Amino acid sequence: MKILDKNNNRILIQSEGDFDIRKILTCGQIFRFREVAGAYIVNSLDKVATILQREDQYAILTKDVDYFYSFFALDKSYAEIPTKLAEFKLPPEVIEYGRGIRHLRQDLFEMIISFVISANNNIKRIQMIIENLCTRTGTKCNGYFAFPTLEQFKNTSRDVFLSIGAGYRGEYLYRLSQTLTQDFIDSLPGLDTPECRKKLLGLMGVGPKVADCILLFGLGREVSFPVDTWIEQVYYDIYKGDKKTRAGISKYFADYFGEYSGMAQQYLFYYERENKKLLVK
DNA sequence: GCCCAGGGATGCG
DNA sequence: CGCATCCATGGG
Repeated sequence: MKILDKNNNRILIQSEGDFDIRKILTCGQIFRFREVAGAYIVNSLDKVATILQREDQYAILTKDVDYFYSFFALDKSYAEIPTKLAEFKLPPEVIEYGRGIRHLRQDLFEMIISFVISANNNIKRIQMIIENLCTRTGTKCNGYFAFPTLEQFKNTSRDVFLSIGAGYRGEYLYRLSQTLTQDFIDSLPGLDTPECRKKLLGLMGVGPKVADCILLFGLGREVSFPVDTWIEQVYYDIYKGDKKTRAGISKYFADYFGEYSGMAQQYLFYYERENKKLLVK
């Protein structure tokens, strides 16, 4: 990946197979995006970017160039990831299918809330619930609603949480809003991964899988390996593993993939989910 | 009507 | 610790 140009309202990049916007956005790490006439519109906190593609070049249009430069991790090369994953004997079709995926650097608070909503839910509905949350509690911007700030989140009444279509997760969100603090959130990046995970598990609505997603997507801890129903299928179908608990499966993969756990998990998740989706259609 | 979705809280042994 | 049960909601 190469940065061709960067000014006050645009970043122009050459992907060189190292940046595939469709895969980056649909691989399950982010919920606030939409496709409009071949372009992608991405929201993070109160910010927005429009991504246009022309062959191997992408234009990222935004007023917050520095924010989205970091958001898309444009300082980092993912060029060696497919090679590394091949060394870990990831199936070739999985590697080709996911080539161009990269992990976004998303806001920690937004990730905590988003993945509490994600539990035992499907991506389409998660997107709808988060959109409802933004509309009901976030600041109105030009053409969209911002993700709520922590203060707005904490000032939200219980009946609002119960009326955004979140089901029983509405109560989790309310109880979480009563206890979550900025100091707590600020304390997380400085902790090592096991300590950090332990603290996350103390939050209402955060169990092992959600904690691992927050570690991965909100804190950049690439050693974590979230296990959901899709990854469980991967473990039994592709890896022919013997029966294990989800914690056991996570440890099995994390011990094997090490620092490449996050990327391996993302490729496997994306492959499994997309291909099941195709089968159903 | 049943099953599933990026599972977690709670209670019980 | 592991395990069972319950939990809203919408789509296939």
